[in-house]
Amino acid sequence: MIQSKEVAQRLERKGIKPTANRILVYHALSESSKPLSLSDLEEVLVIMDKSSIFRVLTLFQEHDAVHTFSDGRGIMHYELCNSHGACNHSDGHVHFYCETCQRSFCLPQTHLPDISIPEGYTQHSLSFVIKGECADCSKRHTK
Amino acid sequence: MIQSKEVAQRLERKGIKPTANRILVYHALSESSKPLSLSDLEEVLVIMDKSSIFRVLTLFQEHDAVHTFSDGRGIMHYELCNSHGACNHSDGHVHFYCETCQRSFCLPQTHLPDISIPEGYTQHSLSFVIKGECADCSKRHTK
DNA sequence: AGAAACATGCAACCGGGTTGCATGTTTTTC
DNA sequence: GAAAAACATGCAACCCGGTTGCATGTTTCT
Repeated sequence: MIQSKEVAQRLERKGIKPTANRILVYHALSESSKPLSLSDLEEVLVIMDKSSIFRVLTLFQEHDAVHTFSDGRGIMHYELCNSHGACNHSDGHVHFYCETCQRSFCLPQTHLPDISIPEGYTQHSLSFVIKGECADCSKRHTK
Repeated sequence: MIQSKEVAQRLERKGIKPTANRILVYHALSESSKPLSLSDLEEVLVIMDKSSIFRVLTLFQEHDAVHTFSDGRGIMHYELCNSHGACNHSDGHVHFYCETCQRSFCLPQTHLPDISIPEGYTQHSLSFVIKGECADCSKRHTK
């Protein structure tokens, strides 16, 4: 359980003025074990308006405080950058989207290989998503 | 320029009854050098209703005639499976999404590495998308 | 030919994402 | 320390990709 003061400091370190809303959003993300979508956050932060959450997330992105990826259905998920140092906008790990329970996970034990892109192209970020069925769901219906 | 007859045969080989609309959609996809979104297809196939295109695409997917991936903004793109044999739902290549011109490309010269997913997880498909700027756009504004 | 099954178009809906605008709050400036 | 400027927020409305229900048109089956 992280303190608001600590959150505020982290935000400031990223060049983000720590307002109440921003602390709430950051906190919600840090409490979650998995990446959250906008509507996930709406559920958790009932007091906040959707557009405010959205704007906070956008701001966080611009300041490299979160990275995003789109799950199998094209819904964006947000995840705090790096507890672990440098953040290359995807933190170098693969994401997993469960088509059965519609949840997204990180697969931190995986590692992204370097893909060499063709001459002239510039890489900003990358997202590697595996779609399938998570362990829980697989287990559930083989029972 | 592929003949309708040939298209019809390919569809039949996939177990799809070749109706006029289906031939049109297949044809449009095969003429395009890059993966197309639903709205791309709407532009090309003005006579067809959006929902009809959508249903054809869904059918194609079910019959492994196309594979899909979601670009950086969460918009689905459709691409014919395999001129080249087996189709593992992503054809094993990486996609590139240009954040400047909003177009999506295949990077056929790349290859997807095998990622080992954790115990208990089942993999259905995977999508690897690199976001950045394509050669054309990079060139354009360094000029 | 008539029934059943399938394909299509139209209109309407859903939901994630996004914006304009008015208000509220903070920061700056003198 | 009050007025002005800059920024943050909430509300409502919108956009658009995707999706569905329903009525009609077309095939296929018997």
